[in-house]
Amino acid sequence: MRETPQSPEDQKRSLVEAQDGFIAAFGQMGSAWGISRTMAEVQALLYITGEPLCTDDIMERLRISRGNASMSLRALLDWGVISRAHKRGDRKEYFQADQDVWDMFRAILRERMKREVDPLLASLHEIRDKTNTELAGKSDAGRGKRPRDDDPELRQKIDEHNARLDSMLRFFETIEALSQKFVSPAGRGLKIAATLLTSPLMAGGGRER
Amino acid sequence: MRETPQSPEDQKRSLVEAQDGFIAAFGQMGSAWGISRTMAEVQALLYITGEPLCTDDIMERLRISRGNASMSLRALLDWGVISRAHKRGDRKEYFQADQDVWDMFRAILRERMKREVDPLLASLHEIRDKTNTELAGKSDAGRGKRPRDDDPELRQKIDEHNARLDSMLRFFETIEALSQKFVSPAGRGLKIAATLLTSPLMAGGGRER
DNA sequence: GAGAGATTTCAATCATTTCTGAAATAGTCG
DNA sequence: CGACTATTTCAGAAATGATTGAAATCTCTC
Repeated sequence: MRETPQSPEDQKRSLVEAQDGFIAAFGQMGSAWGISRTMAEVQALLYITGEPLCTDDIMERLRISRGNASMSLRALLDWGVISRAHKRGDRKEYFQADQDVWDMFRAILRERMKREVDPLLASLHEIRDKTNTELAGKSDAGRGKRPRDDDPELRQKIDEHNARLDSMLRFFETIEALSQKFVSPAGRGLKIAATLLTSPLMAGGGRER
Repeated sequence: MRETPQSPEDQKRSLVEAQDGFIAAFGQMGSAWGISRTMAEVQALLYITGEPLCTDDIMERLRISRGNASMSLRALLDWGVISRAHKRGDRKEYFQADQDVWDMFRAILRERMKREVDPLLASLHEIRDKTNTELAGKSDAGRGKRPRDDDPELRQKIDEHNARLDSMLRFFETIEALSQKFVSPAGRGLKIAATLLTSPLMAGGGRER
């Protein structure tokens, strides 16, 4: 691997290339996770440059329209992963990304739980309540006083259905509780837990093949 | 809440309704996570009915085309969350979902890591290598023998860039390692870890507000 | 409070993903 | 084999989601 001295111009170009690569990779990833590509790219750009940029900077660098830039920035603000900034003597608004990667993903986790898992959990509970009240009392206390079960086979199907629903419910409740642990307190939670879990101390828990 | 005795017909109807609700909720969720709605619905249907269904059952119940059903089933097989089954004296293929919720999500986690995080990690490494070789040696050993740095400001930008890239890299490597832990050994991993983490023993680690 | 940006909104357009249906292929049985 | 059934494929249709651009709205400043 030879030393290849570079002129500042070359260095500059390489830096921009690296940034573009990062932005592209991040955008790719984002779109696989149900986030619009552009939104992910804006986030990536703000993160990797590290400095506050205004709408026009972003439009230019990412070649997107003003409307698109505005909406993406708004969405990122809602997610809590970027913040506003101002430069004195400049009427424009600038935006900067949270520079702590763990904070950033904690925010994302929190929002996604709130937007996707919580509603699912609500639906599951609702469904469970309905089938529970209307269909069965599981192996409930008031047993024996249920109106004559004229179809034991149906009864069993219903019980099994409820059991499956319950498994799913318990799963998501655990996930919910876990993510609370990671997300809630000031900053540590997630990073510490992750580091602990992957540390040598845990090595006995999950030996790879 | 009054006891409302129901005829078997009503019970049957309620069961089907509950199944439909579950399927809808699951499909919704799926589509928010970059999985096609139909694919998630097929999985939900197979899970909640618990019994092996053939392509025609699925087409009818979900009102989708044969082609769509075929492709979704194929994808689910690839993901490893459903399996084939056969009924004697019947030439059709039947499909059934893994009935263990934790196994199911372990499979999903494994696939998603493989398909989305691994490539991202590869890109990040590639980008890092490039900027590293071409641009800087960080605060590397061979300091002082670098060709005269004619632009210290640029030099600093590049170093910061590399630092940010490294943070991101370390983050995803930790996530990768974590998910390995959860995913790799036979069955325990994830469930145990989750249960441990949410157990009272951990209560000190993440007090909620 | 009028003028000059800056920002947001939104109907129309464009792009991407998903779905269909029919044709092609594979598989089974006598 | 040949008839028949089940399954896969894939080009186009339909649905969904993202993006644009220009008009409307907001926010300063003087």
